[in-house]
Amino acid sequence: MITKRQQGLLRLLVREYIDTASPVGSRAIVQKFDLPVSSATVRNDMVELEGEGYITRPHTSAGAIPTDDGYRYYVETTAETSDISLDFQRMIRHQFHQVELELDQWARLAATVMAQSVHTVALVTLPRHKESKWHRVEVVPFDDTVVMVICVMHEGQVRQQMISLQESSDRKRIEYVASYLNESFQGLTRSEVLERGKAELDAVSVQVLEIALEMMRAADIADLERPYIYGLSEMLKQPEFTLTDQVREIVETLEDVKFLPTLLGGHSFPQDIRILIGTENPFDGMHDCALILTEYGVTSGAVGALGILGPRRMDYRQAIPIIRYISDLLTELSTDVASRNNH
Amino acid sequence: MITKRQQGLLRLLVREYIDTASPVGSRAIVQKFDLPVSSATVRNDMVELEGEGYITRPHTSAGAIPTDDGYRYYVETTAETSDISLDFQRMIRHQFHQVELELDQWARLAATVMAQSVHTVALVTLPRHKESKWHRVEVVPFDDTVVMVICVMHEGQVRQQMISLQESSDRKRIEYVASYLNESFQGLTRSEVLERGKAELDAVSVQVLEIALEMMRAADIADLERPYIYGLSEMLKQPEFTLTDQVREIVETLEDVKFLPTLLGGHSFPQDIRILIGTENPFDGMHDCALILTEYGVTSGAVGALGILGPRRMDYRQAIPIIRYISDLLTELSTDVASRNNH
DNA sequence: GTTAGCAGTCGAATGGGTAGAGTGCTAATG
DNA sequence: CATTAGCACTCTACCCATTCGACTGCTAAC
Repeated sequence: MITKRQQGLLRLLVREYIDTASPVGSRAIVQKFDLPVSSATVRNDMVELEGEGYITRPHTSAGAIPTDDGYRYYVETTAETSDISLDFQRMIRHQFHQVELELDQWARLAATVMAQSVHTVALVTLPRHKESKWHRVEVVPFDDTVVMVICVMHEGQVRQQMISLQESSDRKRIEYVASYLNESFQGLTRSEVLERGKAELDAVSVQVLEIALEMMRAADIADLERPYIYGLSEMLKQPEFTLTDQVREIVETLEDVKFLPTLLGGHSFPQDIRILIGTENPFDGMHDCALILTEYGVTSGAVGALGILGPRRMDYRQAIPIIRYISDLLTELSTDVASRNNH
Repeated sequence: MITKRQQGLLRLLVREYIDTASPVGSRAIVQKFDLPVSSATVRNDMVELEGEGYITRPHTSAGAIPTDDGYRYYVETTAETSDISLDFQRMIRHQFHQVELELDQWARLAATVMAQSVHTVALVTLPRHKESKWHRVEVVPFDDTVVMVICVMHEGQVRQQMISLQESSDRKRIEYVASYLNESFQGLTRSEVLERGKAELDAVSVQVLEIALEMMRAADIADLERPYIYGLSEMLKQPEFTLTDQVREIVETLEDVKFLPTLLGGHSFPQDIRILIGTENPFDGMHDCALILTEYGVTSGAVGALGILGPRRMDYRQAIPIIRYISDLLTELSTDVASRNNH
């Protein structure tokens, strides 16, 4: 157990290291913060903090740097309760009202705002629905056997795929298949369609239906594979990233299509913010990074993800309230539109 | 004018530098390639080549490295006529036949194949049509004033956007507007629709029509802003990229939404390969890079872009035939589907 | 035109020496 | 007993000089 004073010291220490990016010595911290104790006392406390695993030293006669546990303590006691200024909030909100009523643009804007204000990589995925509803399937014929199936979900997502029909059909029949499927299934979720069964359908309809169902399923996860990623150049400004190997591994992980699905899959953390510091990140290449994740748009049914990826030494006191604010803002904006449905 | 022997020497020199990434000395090159002349002769020739601007030296007593002009000479005399092995061609083709009949997947595969075989960044955009044809507009109402307009082009592109109607309309009227517009304009290009005029339309129809036309226009350029980019981590393996500033500028340029549109806009180079070496690239951050650009799918009407971005010292003899092969392959694959239209 | 030979140049690598920041310990203090 | 002053010790970062080696550039001979 560490004393109250040691806790305060730990917080100061992490903060100072975040500011300066170099190991923090006992004398330096006393001077900088006008502590009412001597550097010797601080040294003693630091021994204690090191014993408890909150800080470590790059070498015997150097200052302290926080461990993952140290950062975590800092995040939980200081950063999570911090907030950004009202002016900043207004500025962000203003930017969002400037652009068109389009999720696409909001997502891009969210990414740039986060990346630029925290100097990190920002990730934004478009909202996807847990259970999209069938709105319309369009079948565009190319010839008797090849058609493009376009599936429009009620929530506005669109998926398209080219398929070869097992059985050749003329344009008329194709049109009939599409309108028949639309009449039968409009407004239903994927599971409802499955329930309804497909006993009475002919071969072509079954094939189109299966593609459509697959697309409905895919629509609920696929966007994760291609999030808006912005700010790599911002992050490379940080002093810790001079070692190219490290950078390469980070980029490699970001390029991995399984990256976000792994982090978000299974887990659901509505309204919550998840923070992965250092080795808490399941991807090895990111053990020197911290990742802040959250979701948005929960109340409107569609869920998108936000992420901030930076050095472990990132400015949590800025990053956490910003991601929270952006998440709330995007939720609000998308709910604004969705809620008009009900009146 | 440089002699035949000097030309051969230049080619060897560039090749050796591409292999080793370090300045090439006169003795080294004689030994490595068993030249029938002495190193002194090579030295004399090198003085000549330096005078003509093909090579330069990092410092007085160092070996030679190619200038942009040197690389260009190499590219034009050696690399452009080189080819990849039949086995390699077969392997690539096999991979493309493995994945589904979907452009999306082909584009991603093309990017990974290029990035991994040349250790560079690869860029792939989906094909866009010079003049898309109207297929169908869907209007999904959210309430009396907010609707989502989904525009499906005949070529299979899909664009969507949320708009607020200036005049409130019930669901029935909206449906009528959509079906009326579809009947009037199906199959027409944007310019044909404009010709047809909109005199007889009501306010809501005009608004939807304008959005649809805007989307048709946007569909012809927008994909350029979000190409598949893959292989940054591959490129970072190259020894020249230890300087982080340089890397940062490259990443910054890649993240610029204007990057590809600037390079491709205006210019059209059907069937051709454009190579930008060093300062030939209009973006300052890429003066230490080489960029190979080409288009694909020209014969089918839709045009996509391919790019390979690597260090100036990239393996042109591999990169050029690969990008050419992939371009041909994608053209062939997309034409395969499109040509069935005609029979 | 080509070559051997050699002096001269420059960068990279090496090693010692030092300054400075910071610790860890001990003994004194309230 | 927690706190402090004092001091010896440790370790890195930095500077500087030296060396080593690769390569050029020149000259004179072939």
